[in-house]
Amino acid sequence: MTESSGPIEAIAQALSCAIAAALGEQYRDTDLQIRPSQNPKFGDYQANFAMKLAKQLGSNPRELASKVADAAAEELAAIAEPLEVAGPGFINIRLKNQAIAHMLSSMDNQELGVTQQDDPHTIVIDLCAVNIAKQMHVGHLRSTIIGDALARILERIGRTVLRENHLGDWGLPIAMVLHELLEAKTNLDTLKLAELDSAYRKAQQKAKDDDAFLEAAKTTLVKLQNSDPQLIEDWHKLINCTLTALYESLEILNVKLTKENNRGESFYRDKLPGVIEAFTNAKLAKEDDGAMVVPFDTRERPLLIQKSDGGYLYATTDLAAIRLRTGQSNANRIIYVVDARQRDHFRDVFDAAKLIGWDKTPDGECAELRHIPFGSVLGPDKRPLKTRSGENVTLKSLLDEACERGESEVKKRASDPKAPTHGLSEAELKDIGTAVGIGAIKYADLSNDLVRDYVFDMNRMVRFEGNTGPYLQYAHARICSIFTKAGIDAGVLSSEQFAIGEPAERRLALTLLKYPDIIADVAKTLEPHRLCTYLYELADAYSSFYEHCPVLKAETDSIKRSRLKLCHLTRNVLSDGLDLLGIKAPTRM
RNA sequence: GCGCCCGUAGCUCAGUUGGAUAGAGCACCGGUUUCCUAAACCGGGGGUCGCAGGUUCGAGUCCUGCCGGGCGCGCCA
Repeated sequence: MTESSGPIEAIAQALSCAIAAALGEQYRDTDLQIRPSQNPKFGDYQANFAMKLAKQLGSNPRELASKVADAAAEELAAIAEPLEVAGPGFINIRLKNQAIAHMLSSMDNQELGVTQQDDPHTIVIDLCAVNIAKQMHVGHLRSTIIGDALARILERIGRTVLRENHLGDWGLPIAMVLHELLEAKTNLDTLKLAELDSAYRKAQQKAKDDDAFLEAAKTTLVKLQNSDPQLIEDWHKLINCTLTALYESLEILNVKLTKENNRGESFYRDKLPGVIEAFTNAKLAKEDDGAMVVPFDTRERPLLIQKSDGGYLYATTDLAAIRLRTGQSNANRIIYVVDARQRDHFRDVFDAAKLIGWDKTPDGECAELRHIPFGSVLGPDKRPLKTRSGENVTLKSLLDEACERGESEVKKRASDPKAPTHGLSEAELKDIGTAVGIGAIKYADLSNDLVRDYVFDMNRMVRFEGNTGPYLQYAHARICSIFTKAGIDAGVLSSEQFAIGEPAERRLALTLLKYPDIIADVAKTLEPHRLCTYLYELADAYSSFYEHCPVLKAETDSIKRSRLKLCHLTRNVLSDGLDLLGIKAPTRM
């Protein structure tokens, strides 16, 4: 039996050898297409390579499959029942229960079987990116939640991740609001978010109606860009006002993002002239109507990198950022979690970066530049979420609602004298409620294909049934309660053996064994909803197991201990998976 | 006008990157159950995968053309 590898690796190794033996060494690296079977009657796993390979060789796929299956029989005998060839040439593999138990032991450790990458390059994730000229609204929620989850997943496979909050803290909108605040003689030391919001709206309106205001704001921008000491000081006060609120919200959201992660547009301000210079020297940029543009062979519209008045644009900043991230931060993967409307922008910026070679790390590796486009959060009317008066919903009000709803769900259940949460203190219930409410909105955000819009429906998100965050948290809490009830510390089980017998145990075990592959898949595709789907499947398999297999009242002590180990491993995978989504898993709820 | 994205059950969504009879959850209908158990369980109906072609052993998935919805299209970020 192969050592400490998952089922797919073990099967793949045997089949590769078998193909090499039966067909020749040159076919050893054939893509075996091994995957879990959809239907139990097709075994636990299936290998689908025979059809394609037979085509290449001009032979019969069923015969080819049989030949390979025969050649693999001896090596696989230790872990699998005799292979079956079915349909046009599928090879169906059913694992022996003993092998399943052995493989479970292999993943029953700190890493839960997740393969660690030892790539010395970093990964940069560009996320959150709030505009500091106004209060945060619901639009900032997704970038932050998704970016944080992706960062956690990539850290989980052993990578060094640099989370960079690309704050909108520089440029005309900031100058405009700053100008408005100063003109109104607002005291910036006591600036409140509400004042800022109203100043922002006024400034936007004035800029439209009043040319003189716009000109004055542009003058303020020039002063700011020239580092006028007084103005810079005022600018810092403005930033602090929004950032203080941001960090409070991030704390509630359980997102790992602090001041250390600030890499706003202002951070790149002295690197912008160098961008134009580099593109000009490389003859990749040309003048067009007084502005500098980077033309592309494949399309009409070029990328504008400098305005005709000499000013820079956000494309310029993004290019400067790529240059720094590959060149100095040594990133071979740069991930932009920005809404889908900016697709064209990132395509242009990435192409421009490739033209000039800034996608290369110092050791010459080609970095992956990746935009993660996500859809909008919609209201019940299927239009982008707004308040009744037509304003953007503030992030704060959304989080408040989530926490309240979570708390009321938890308290409702705690009022039952039989509930494990009965009698907990107000503060404890509040903490659990926050975890539930925030878990609900995060899970709703992450559990479907990111690119799609979704309707924000608190009633559905907070339900304890169906594919929701609270359901998974509940599944986890219930397992915790078994150990409390049994009075057993899971640590004492470490020397015990897994034993797989009942169909429900088997299904749970096979689901557990998928976890390392799911994490590897999500780290590659950057599609967190696949992890959500998996965790739901796991909770479902566990639920069925728990329904059909008595744990504390198992027939024998060894079965009881094995089942407790299954419970424990399931709990660990659930809490690990939820943690990767940035969702807390309380032990009681 | 050009470009991009989306279209799967009544509703909300999956669909392992081209694999076997398209799956879940809500909702609906029928039955079982008071348990080691803190979400009860089992079964059932419900589908022209937007439409039409094409590629091949095989298409919800790939290519082309339509239809419908959303978004974006140089000196804002």
